[in-house]
Amino acid sequence: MEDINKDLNLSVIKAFKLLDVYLNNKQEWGVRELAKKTGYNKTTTYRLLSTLESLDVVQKNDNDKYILGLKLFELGNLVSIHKSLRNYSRIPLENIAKEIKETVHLGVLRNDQVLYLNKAESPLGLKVSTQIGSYQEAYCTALGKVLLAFSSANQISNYLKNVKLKALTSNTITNSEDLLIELEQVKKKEYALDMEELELGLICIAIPVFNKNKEVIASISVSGPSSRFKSENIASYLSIIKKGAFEIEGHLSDYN
Amino acid sequence: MEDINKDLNLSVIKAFKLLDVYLNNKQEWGVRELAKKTGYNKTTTYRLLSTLESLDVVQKNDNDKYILGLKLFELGNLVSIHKSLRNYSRIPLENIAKEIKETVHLGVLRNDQVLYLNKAESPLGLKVSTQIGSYQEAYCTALGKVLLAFSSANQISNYLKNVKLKALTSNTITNSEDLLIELEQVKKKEYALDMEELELGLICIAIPVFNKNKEVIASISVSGPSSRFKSENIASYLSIIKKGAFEIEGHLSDYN
DNA sequence: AAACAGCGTTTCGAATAATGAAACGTTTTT
DNA sequence: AAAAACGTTTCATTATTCGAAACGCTGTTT
Repeated sequence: MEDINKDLNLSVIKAFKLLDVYLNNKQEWGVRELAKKTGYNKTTTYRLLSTLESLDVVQKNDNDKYILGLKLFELGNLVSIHKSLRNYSRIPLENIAKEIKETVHLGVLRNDQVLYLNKAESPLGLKVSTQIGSYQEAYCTALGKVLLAFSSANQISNYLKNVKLKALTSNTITNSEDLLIELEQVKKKEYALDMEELELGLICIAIPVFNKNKEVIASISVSGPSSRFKSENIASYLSIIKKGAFEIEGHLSDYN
Repeated sequence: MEDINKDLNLSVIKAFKLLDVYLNNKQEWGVRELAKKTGYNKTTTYRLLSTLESLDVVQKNDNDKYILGLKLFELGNLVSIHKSLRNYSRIPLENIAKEIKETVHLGVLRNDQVLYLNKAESPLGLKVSTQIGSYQEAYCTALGKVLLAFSSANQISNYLKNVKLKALTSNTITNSEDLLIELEQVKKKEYALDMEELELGLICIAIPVFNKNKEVIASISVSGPSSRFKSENIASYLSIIKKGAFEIEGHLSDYN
């Protein structure tokens, strides 16, 4: 299709393209439906699904639709990259969430986007809720701005070259120069704010998590409704998050 | 190879058999190493790995060995079966762990084994630690005995027919009749004990989690070293675990 | 009641993609 | 300096994937 150099296993690629469809927030699919979505032949789709079903990668639900299966859950839990980061962050994130009463996230940069590795949700009814393993644009999130700010100058300029700074709200930074200045500020102050740049009414604060070599390996954020975020709280929020980050950093240096 | 009736995508099957190798607690593999382990040709293995790498399903680490990739993490987090069970159990499990100071697990029965869906670890240094998404034999664990006990008579007799009751310690139940009697006891008392039947020095207590139709959909256990488990604590442990189970049951009935 | 439209599934010859022995270029071990 | 082990590439042979058409079923429309 689009691969030029190597000869890869086309069926395997097709199988995973099928699974990729599930990333777009629909949980159950019929054969013909998936065939139409992927452009594959109905028979091919059926055979791929049957194969995946025999492997427990997908399974049929009560409506005879195909849903993702437990094999993926099993394998997903084995993914070792960032596994320690996820493990060691759980308790600190929850302590932060409990203290601040807002949703807390831990994320890393991946493919120029923020990948959410872990979270602890606010105990309150009105709260931010995200899907672990999902992605978000970096330029309009506090997490993303921290992770970008501490990237190499090369990576940053590449990012700025490739990214489309779409305005998601009236506050979104849509200008490369402005974003670069913002990133320099973030790096100097060691924290980032997202003042309703991703979504109206949504405010975030994020700080970096360092490894023992003083490289930024992740970022922690606190997100909540603008109605609850007062500017006089920011300093105390920051010190609480930093305490959590410090705990995580301690655990990580034990190992690596 | 071993499939008779349907014609499935052999390459896809091979790809996942490769990934299955990672379930046996080794995180990084070379091409020839994986080829030997699976019995596939070196070239085939290489091409499958290249394909999977192009899809982010595996990736090379610093030693040029192949490790599981973030695509699996991403897809694994989308698996919807038991997703709500995992979400709603997190806080209750942690409350139990905090109160009892022992590791708490939530598991379901799958392929005649216990699948660990979630956990909250003991705050103490000496503690039980398990891999989420991994499996354990049912007949010698408290979780497993609860889940078996509340299965249908048919399922139980099938289980007893197929399982090999290997003695893992001197306390392991290795006799089908004994196990059946034990399961009846468990069902009557609505809790199960594992008195060092899986591992010497390891004791567990487990209770069922019911859905609104009074079917058992999961089980919660508390596990710790025998040195800390006194018989006079069991009653209080049970009431604490039951409180947690009740919370989970409440959340589940909100949805279903 | 009969015809229709939708679904997942099966069939089978034609077309294609996966296969593996051998060779290659590096790196590591002897 | 030689040998062994690694990942990788090549290419003719072979096995497998492919898809149009047909099937059986269910639910809806005429």
